[in-house]
Amino acid sequence: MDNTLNEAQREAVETLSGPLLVLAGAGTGKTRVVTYRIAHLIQHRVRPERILAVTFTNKAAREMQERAMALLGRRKRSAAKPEISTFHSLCVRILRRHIDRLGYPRDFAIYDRAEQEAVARTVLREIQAPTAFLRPSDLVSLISRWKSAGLRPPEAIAQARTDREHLAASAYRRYQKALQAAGAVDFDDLLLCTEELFARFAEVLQVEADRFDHILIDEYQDTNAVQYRIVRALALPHRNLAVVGDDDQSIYAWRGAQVEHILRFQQDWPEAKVIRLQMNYRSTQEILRWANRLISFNRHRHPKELISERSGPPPRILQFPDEEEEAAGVVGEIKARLTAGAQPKNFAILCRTNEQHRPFEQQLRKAKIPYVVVGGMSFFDRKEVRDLLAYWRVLVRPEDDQALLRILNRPPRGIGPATAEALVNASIQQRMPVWEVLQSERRPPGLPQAAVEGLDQFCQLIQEFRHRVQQEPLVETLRQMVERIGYRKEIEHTYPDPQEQESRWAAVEELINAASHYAQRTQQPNLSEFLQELTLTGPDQEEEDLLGRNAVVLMTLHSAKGLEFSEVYLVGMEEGLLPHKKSIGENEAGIEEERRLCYVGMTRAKDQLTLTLALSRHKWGKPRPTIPSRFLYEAIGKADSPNYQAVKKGQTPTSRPTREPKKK
DNA sequence: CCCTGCGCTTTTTTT
DNA sequence: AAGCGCAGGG
Repeated sequence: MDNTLNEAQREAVETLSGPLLVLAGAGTGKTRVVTYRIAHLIQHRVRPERILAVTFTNKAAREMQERAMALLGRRKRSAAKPEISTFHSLCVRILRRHIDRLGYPRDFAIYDRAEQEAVARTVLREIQAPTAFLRPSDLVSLISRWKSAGLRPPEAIAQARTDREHLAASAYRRYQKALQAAGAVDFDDLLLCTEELFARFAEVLQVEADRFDHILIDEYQDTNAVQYRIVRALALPHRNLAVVGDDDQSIYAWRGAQVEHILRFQQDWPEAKVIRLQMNYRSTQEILRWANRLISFNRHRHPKELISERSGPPPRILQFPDEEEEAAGVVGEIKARLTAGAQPKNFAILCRTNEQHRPFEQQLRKAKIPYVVVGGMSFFDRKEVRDLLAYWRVLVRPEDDQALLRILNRPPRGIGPATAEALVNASIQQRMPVWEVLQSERRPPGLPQAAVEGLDQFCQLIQEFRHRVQQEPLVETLRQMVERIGYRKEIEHTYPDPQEQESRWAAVEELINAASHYAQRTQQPNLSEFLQELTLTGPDQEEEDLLGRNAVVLMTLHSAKGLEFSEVYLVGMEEGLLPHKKSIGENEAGIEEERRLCYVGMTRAKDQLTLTLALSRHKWGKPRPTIPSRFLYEAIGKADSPNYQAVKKGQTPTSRPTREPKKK
């Protein structure tokens, strides 16, 4: 197998022990090295289950699993498999074994962003914070920032400077209490709790660290402080830690990722072997010329130039009057290429924000071109999905107030806002979960008759299915519960449009399907594990859909990391969008991250790269003139033009960045 | 309690 | 443009 690797790659694959740092540019075969290395280790008598590989997304994990097994051939494919997963999935598995030591139940719920915001909203209401001063979403962002830096409420309170930060820090403390009372953790807690377990309980760390002899980490540049400490703790006993990354592709600083980890690696692991990969096998030299030129404007980086042996057409810049025309233009081109025999899966449309998707989706649908939208979390944003998940979470743990309050009166059963508030007050007063004060013997007095009946009905429903879900087959029970709730009728009632009813109901069925997939591949299916898995990985229908289908891919630059396409359209190349408005400002670090984002987008292209911009773009219903992105000038080598200085100041340039200067 | 309609605010990326 | 909170009538 090794003759398909170049010399540097082979060295990275075949170094069997000790710390290893692979600094690898875009398209130089990073992931390939990790995959081959896993196969190589197994061939050299490392037991598969003693290998841990950490990837950035679940999709990457699945692909790596498949490819590594394929490399081994039939002979070596045994029942034992290496553990390949994301940090978050890894931590869930660890927590399921030990989290009770931290005072959480083993069947804890995992709250996603929307649930975090709901908790934040109630916390802010409790401390009577003016919503204009600190919105729930702001609070969640702040908490997440603190958590990914490893700060707990006391530390956050200690380091708060402004009034806003003080308020947020004390809200953080209450937020954490609320989560714990509900038996829930958020995404950041998964990491934080794991780290705490390791730090406080030596025997837990020992048990977990003993499971592996080799650890590999892909996309190491996006590791945050907490993740790093977890890895370090796991790898210290054997020191067989191989990390692979590229400082130019660090695009998650806002989530706590620190490029410094990759620079500090050699200090923490002094005997580490360092290997550099610079030969790019993905893109043509013409594409790399633009990408190299662009990224050279970043000052905080290891200087390096990617080299390619392939040649192709030069990248292009296309302009359109507005975002509708931009979408129509790009889709029109793709359509023409398809007619000429190209495959839909060769094309990707990459944008900075999710909101840019819409016009492209419309045009693709109109042109009858198959497409998939990756990411956007649209599945969990659906009301019906959230409702059902809340029902199921209540079955697992009725103490989950957040979930309980969501479904208490959905579909309507006579329990209005007044009743709900009375229940919440009673629960605060009696220091009990809402579920407890729902029981007839503890209910607050004076509730309307309709509400009392509704509550009785609700309690009976939950109790019955709580029992049944433990005794009877999982999927059938869940299906019957949906039936019993009358959810289909609720959908038909809420949405008059039959087509919409259809698509809403389809989401419900997808959820049931996900449960049946889960039940099939698991020996002892259990609802809490299913829910934990689902919130981390999404329904696995995605797998067949996105990987298997021959479709144009529409996604954000962040989701595009690690992927490649023959032809890439990088759309919305405008100031305010890329670089994004939020990062333009006082510090250069923000701009540098946006530049890396642009670089990641460009280097996804194998054969043809097209950058597009709209001269005017609608914002909140009104058209607004735009300014071409400074990155266009940098990429084509026109950063000496006065127009470049102008766009950096937010002024309209006198001419557009359309051509590359002649070579000397 | 339930439903409808009006006005107000909204500004990134994701496991 | 769209989603949310709120007021007012059934």
